[in-house]
Amino acid sequence: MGLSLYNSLTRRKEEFKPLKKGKVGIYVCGPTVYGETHLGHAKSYVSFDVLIRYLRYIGYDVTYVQNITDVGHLLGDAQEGQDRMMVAAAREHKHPMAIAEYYTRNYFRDMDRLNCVRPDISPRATGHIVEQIEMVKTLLEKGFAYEANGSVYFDVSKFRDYGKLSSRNTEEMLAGVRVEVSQDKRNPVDFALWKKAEPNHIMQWPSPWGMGFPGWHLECSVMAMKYLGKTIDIHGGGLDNKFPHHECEIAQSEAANGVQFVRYWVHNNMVTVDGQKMSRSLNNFINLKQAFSGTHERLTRYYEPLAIRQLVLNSHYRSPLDFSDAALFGAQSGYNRITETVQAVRKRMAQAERGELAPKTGEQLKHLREKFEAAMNDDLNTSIALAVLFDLVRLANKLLEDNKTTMETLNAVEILFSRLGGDVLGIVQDEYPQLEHADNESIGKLVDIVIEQRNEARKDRNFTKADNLRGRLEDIGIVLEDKPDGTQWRWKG
RNA sequence: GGCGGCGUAGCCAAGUGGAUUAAGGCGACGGUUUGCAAAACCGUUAUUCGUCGGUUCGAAUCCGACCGCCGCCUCCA
Repeated sequence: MGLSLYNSLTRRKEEFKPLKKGKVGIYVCGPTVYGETHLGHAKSYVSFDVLIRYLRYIGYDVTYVQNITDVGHLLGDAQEGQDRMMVAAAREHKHPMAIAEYYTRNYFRDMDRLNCVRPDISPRATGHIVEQIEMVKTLLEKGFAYEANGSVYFDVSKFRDYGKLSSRNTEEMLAGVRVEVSQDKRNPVDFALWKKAEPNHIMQWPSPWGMGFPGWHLECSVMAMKYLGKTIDIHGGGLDNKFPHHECEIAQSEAANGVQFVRYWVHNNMVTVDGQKMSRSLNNFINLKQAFSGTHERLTRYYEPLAIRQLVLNSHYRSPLDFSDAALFGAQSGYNRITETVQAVRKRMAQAERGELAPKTGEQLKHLREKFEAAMNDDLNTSIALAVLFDLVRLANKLLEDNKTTMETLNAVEILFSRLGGDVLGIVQDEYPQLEHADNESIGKLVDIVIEQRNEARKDRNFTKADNLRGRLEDIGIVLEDKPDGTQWRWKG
């Protein structure tokens, strides 16, 4: 029983079978690089990251393409609306390409912190203007598009399957049209492939139809096709992009190529903050840097990137996820528990006695791995997968209570933590920074001096002094823990 | 207005016709351990799944109405 995925196109779970045996080509809609990354990005990209990681875990050779949208997309079909790249450029007094560059790097850095694997290819829309123009020409030649006043539109009436992804028909769409329709369109539902640029538009390119810029949907079709072929295995994106973006991608790609564009459409759900849509006007718009540092009035503390990642994995990718301080707090506590257990296992491995892997433990571990894989195979049920990891935590802690647990047994536990919690879920790290050296070596040495003093006091049964020292360290955020093998310290979580 | 989805304990969240005690995490409470803590381990914490009806031998799971929320229909992931 292999992986099955919910395919938005067929509206049911299907067993995943790639076009080419052993290989998977996947395209995920990337960010428009004009502003800070936020919690919505975290949910979206962590979800797809786990898909990529799991495909690799079960042995596929994955090519992961995720675009960077660095073309501002002025005026959609209406006569209003602003090009976000241009707005950001004006706001920051920079060239749009400087904005794109800055926020692209920023995006990668934040995704790195969330432990998302980088795409194999991160194509930029502006780097593929030539290919986009070629595709528009093809669509014109095949009669699926028409030119009007320097712009080119896709003629939706020529593509019968339009609406198959989002289950809409054109009559319904017409009824729902509320914005003023461009005069150039033959039909209100037609969409722009190429837009004529006004002279003051900063980002524009020469084309057979004059100076202009590509329509929004075009870049994804072109870049997916260029790097993954005319038919790709998986296309991922946010539910909000199902219509019109993905519907239009299908139309133009299948019209141009005459073959199916995407075999499995995977859409992830949206986030809310404190139960409401995240928006600047509600003052609940939290960007990742604010979450990582705790500098937002809705947050009582900072949250580690991997704790945020864990909260994302706590729910299913197709369910909406509500971020709240309480939910984040819970995720941070759970993350701490996993982290501490993993570290304890690794530490004990260095000193444990050699011997056989305990058969009973071996059986338990085998069972956990099977349960984990079954959950992931069922449309990536990370919620259950995470529950398995907590089962492993409990098992590991029990083994740690027994001094006779062998190194081989601990090693088997560690492997499961690393493969399932690390390789697949991305919340267990290969190495954790050593606290003693994290900030400043001197701090570690100072704390050691205090610990020494306190332990002398304890030996003298002067607990007032001992508790005083511990309390004062806690006041500055350092927690002492008396373990069987000595006193440990850590920063307060 | 049209289309789609959701509503499970104090909080987050699986499960979506019948084994099930309705996973797991957080929090809270009790116990073991500890000089006291912390951490860890053990136990308790939803006779009930938004509300009201219906279908069925049987529903959190299917149908209808209502209430609340979310998404798309306007280039937000």
